[in-house]
Amino acid sequence: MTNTTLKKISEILGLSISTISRALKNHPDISEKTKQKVVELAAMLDYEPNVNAIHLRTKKNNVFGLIVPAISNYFYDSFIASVEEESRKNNFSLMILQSSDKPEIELENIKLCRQNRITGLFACLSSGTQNIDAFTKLKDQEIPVIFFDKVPDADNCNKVCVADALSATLAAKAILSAKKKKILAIFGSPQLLITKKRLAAFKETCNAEQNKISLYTAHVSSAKDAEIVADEYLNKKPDTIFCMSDEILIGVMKSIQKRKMTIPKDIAVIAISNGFIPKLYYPEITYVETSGYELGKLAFSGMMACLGGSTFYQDITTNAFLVKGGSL
Amino acid sequence: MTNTTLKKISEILGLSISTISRALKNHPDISEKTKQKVVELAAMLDYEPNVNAIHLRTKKNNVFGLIVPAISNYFYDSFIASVEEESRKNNFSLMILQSSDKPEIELENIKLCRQNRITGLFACLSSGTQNIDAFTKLKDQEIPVIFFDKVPDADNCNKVCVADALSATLAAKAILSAKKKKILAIFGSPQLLITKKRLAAFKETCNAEQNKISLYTAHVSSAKDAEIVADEYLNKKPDTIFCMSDEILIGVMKSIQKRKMTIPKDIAVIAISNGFIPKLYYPEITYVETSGYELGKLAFSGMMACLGGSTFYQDITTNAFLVKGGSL
DNA sequence: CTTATTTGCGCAAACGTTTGCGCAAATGTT
DNA sequence: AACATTTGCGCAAACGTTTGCGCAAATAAG
Repeated sequence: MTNTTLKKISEILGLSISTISRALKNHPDISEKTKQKVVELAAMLDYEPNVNAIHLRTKKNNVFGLIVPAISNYFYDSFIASVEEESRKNNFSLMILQSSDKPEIELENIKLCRQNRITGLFACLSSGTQNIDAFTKLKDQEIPVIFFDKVPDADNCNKVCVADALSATLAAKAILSAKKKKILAIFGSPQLLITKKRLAAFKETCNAEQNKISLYTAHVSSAKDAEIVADEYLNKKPDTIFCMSDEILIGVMKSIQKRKMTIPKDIAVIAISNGFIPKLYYPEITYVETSGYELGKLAFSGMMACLGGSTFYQDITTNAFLVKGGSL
Repeated sequence: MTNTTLKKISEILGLSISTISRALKNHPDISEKTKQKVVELAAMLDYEPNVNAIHLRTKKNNVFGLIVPAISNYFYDSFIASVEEESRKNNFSLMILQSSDKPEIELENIKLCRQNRITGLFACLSSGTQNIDAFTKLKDQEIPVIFFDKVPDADNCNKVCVADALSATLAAKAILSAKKKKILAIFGSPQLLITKKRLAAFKETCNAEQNKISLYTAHVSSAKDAEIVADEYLNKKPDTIFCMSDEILIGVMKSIQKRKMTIPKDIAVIAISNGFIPKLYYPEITYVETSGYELGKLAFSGMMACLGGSTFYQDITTNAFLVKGGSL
């Protein structure tokens, strides 16, 4: 069975294509009688407009692109779910692509987006991305790009992030008010903006304490790395480990379990997280919550603002708050 | 800046649109000299073909639909990631939609798919779906539908599922060959098909051992429940705990950590899982892998088979295999 | 030097819509 | 009865491609 088109309906009814089109859109030029006939037949034939044709004709394509390092990820999946939900509610479709954290696949994905003439793009950079020209080019074609989570340094971008500085500050304050003195703080790749912000805020808060704190920092790029770093630094007997992300927390927890250390007696742990991973352990890990779901909402409203003609560049952050577990 | 089109290039070069089109596709009719000029200019202008136009013209739309109850889920997200990866590799795009487990949103999603003239659909039913007519209608239009995980009862469908019985059997065998004698086996809600299958297979395998095994079974419906059940049953000193799912494993592990028991010395643990959760602990938990990732591959190859003209209905299950951690 | 053949390109239709404009018939106004 | 307006619809172009066909110029064959 071939697809129903306006033409097909028009031939059956002996009317012109344009009449069918208008009838289905309830155009005032068409008589009620005709409208009714058309609508009835369309329903019977399961007519659905071909969005490809519409997009071609109207040059407006209600599709957003979304590029993420990995779909299967306890942070991004909630972000994606959130954006998908909003998109559907607002009559947009979503093309979700994963870069596998590789810049070359990222480029391929951008190409796909351009070929699809997407209306806007949500993008989270892969860790290796040095050059954002491909993204800039989209902007030059008036396709808004909303960066989220891992965003470029450049100023002329729309960025939504979880509260990077705030979350690190909150975590540091929690550590300080627990009277901890010897802290191992593990961060992600140093070139990422998110790392820079969290690192700076964390250090600043700790340093406000006038050198009563000894702070070791390390940078890792995987859970395995985090485990190795923890394995090593635990010999120096820190009283607290701060984990910038879930991935790092996972590695650290393995190291702690390996040594059969007791939390929080032998070592205190605190993380910045979405909330899922910290609740897997006993005692549950104290963390500063940064929600992917909320970030998605924020990104979407930023996108709508851009489409509405807002031209200023935004750098928004979600809220963050401490969730007490038993690990500090 | 407006988008580059074939027309634009043709005007600049003083050639016809068709020549540009053919030059870019390396058509033999076009001279090398012309091809080179065209390709160069196209690159300079960042030409990307408008897939909407191509789809309209060729009536072949390289887009798959994928409907899932929720993206943010540690099983579906890996399934999605897998299908996305395969799709990209095979030059298909993917439209991912979530039904939020509601039949009415499911219908909306199907409508969207039809409007997009998708080439094929991957679908996991929402729990409330009674009527699959909307899916059947797609099939009638020669759009293949591959159901996965939660599949309809009807025979005339393509279905791919994880290996429920096999996975439980493998887990039980692993326990037996480790010479364990006193097993606490925790399952999900008793009315679910997946629970019934796993329970039956597990029991059967254990019973083959002629009563040398003492087996306690319990049913729970959340991680918290699992934790409570484990808290209670651990007093009876089982030597092994079997967890039917990740959720159950999470609860059990909390209980074990709470008691500061050592795995595998004090207690052995084995689970059926996707693989993510078991690897969060030290030692890593031994599990039977029922991979969303692999299910995705299977679904994709099923889709390709359908597109290749295979008309028979399939009911396939993934393979399942033991992944040894250090917990048994 | 004719007559074939090949080479390199253009014309035009088609895919399924939307929409400005035009136009006849029906209706309304003096 | 003559004119003005409204009602209801159709024509045709456009969106950006692809592709069968045709055709002139260049080359090869006799």
